[in-house]
Amino acid sequence: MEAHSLIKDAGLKLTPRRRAMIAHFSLSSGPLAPVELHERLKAEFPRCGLPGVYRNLEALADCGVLFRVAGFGRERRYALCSQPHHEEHHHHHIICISCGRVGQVEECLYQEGMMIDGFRLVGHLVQLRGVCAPCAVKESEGSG
Amino acid sequence: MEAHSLIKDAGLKLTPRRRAMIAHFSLSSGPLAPVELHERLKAEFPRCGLPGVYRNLEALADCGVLFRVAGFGRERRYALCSQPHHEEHHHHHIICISCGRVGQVEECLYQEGMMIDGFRLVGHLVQLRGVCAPCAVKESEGSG
DNA sequence: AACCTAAACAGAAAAAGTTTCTATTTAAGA
DNA sequence: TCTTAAATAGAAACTTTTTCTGTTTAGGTT
Ligand SMILES: [Mn+2]
Ligand SMILES: [Mn+2]
Ligand SMILES: [Zn+2]
Ligand SMILES: [Zn+2]
Repeated sequence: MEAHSLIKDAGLKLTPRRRAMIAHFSLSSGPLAPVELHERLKAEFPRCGLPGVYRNLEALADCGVLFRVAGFGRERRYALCSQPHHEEHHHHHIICISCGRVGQVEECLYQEGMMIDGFRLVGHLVQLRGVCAPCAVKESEGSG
Repeated sequence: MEAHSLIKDAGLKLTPRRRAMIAHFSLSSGPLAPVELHERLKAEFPRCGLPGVYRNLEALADCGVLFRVAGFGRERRYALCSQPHHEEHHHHHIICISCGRVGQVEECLYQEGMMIDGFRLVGHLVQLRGVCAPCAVKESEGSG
């Protein structure tokens, strides 16, 4: 389990709660909001409160198991990240608008230091949306 | 005033409140959060409430006078947009991390329909941070 | 297997952010 | 000037998020 070693390496504990959260993200089609995850956890953990969910989501995002998804308006959402977000491993994510599948985008078009419009680039936020291959197949089948 | 015609074209009214908001954005170095803007408006409009500020920020963003800045974590922030965000005029913004100056980035590296990591791209969110030319000069003067 | 300790936990509470509602006022066209 | 759709204030409700405190637990150590 990649996620488990990320947790350990960060000096965090691998609790039943966190295992379950990761499992829910694995099963889920698409990014989850705190309330949504809380809803799903309540079945297995009736005493689980929303504050704990927030705490764990942030902890898991900080250690690279999850990433914070942008582009859902004001909604806060997280999704599994299959590779840790280290400085040495810069990447972005593309999310399927149909099924929620997350793709790692290794190639980045924005390089720190490049000049853009007279500015020297020092940081960037990129969040992509698209249609994944399986969903593209379904699309063409549906209309064919 | 470009902003004023944008407001008119959207069928909105050009109220003193909105004039003042635009003026504050012009004067401000950097994007503003609703509470920050409210704080500044209270001097001139003592009876101005936060709900009205939210309403107007959204109205001005919808008609293209402002844009919603991403990349400030969970904070909601807006800034002046010097060109309307029409489909025909796609662009992004780069914000100076030193002074808050906003640059329009006309060239976009992500084209709808292009294939990325097996996904067909259908949308993207890009928010850039950088150092503007004047601030770069100041930087080099300071260390020289 | 029984400790030990830092971390995680639940739950309440507070704080912050945001939206909704209604009655009143106003911008701007006729 | 008259008319009307839009903007406004203010209260209230609502949602989201954080903080706090005391209790429990994971995981390493003995
Ligand atoms: Mn990732
Ligand atoms: Mn713009
Ligand atoms: Zn898909
Ligand atoms: Zn600058």
